Amino acid sequence: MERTQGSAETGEVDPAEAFAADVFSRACTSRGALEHVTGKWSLLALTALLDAPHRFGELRRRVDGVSEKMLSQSLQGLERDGWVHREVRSSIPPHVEYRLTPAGAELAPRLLALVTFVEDHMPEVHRAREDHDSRS
Amino acid sequence: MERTQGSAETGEVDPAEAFAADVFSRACTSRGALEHVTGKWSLLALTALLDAPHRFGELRRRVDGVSEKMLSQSLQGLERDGWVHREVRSSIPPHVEYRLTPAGAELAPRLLALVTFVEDHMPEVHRAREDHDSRS
DNA sequence: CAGTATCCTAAGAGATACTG
DNA sequence: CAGTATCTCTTAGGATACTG
Repeated sequence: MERTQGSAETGEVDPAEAFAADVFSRACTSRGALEHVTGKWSLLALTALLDAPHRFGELRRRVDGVSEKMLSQSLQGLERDGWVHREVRSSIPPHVEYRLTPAGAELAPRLLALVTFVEDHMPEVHRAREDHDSRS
Repeated sequence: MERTQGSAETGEVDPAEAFAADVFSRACTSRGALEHVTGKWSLLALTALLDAPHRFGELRRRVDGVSEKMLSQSLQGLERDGWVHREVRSSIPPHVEYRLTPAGAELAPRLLALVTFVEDHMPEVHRAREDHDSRS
């Protein structure tokens, strides 16, 4: 376990494995990063930040159903991976603003596109489900 | 709980809620469909099917680290939502092929683009993490 | 080969209460 | 306001064994 990738024996990277070597490899770090980004709440938080920076409470209200714990956890993960910037204004009451980093600003539109795509295809999805369930 | 969305009291859908009514709404079915698609193993299975149809065992080997149970479960979900088609050739030994449906063929490239984007940004992600962890 | 069935552990996730 | 802490419950997920 914990092998990096490719053929460790030869020290060479088989060109044919170049594709498979990344996300498809269990040890690849990009798989973890991808999961952080595509996580249930992270994905919604990122798209929610697309139009403008938002405060914690705003995000909490906007991402309907998220608990404080999960939102906090997701935002911390996104901040750690460099997709979101957290800015604290020390004041009373405290004011914390979350905004997309340049990298996050590139990522979020892709996520939104994905969201939109799935939304647009929901009629098909529902038809497929009914069709599938009726056969079972 | 289980309220549909918008303002159930008036029976009208506030235009201002039109945006929030979708994925950001807890009850929206697109949120569930989105999660199915962006799930850890589902996402990898879909992109693995992008080049050509594959058999169960091929997918299992290709998506490194997935268990039979999880792959089976993910494929069933994708089939139910109409992204993947499952074709059984009754023979001995059995031969089952998974291929993208037309809808799946539209979806998968978007997922691949997301995967590629994250892969390409891994150096930035790693730098962000080190930077973040050193401050803590 | 292509799964299902079973068992078990770890992680996800909600609710509530509390703090700087 | 913006979280953290804690507790509990559910689901995800892995391992192994078995079947059409």
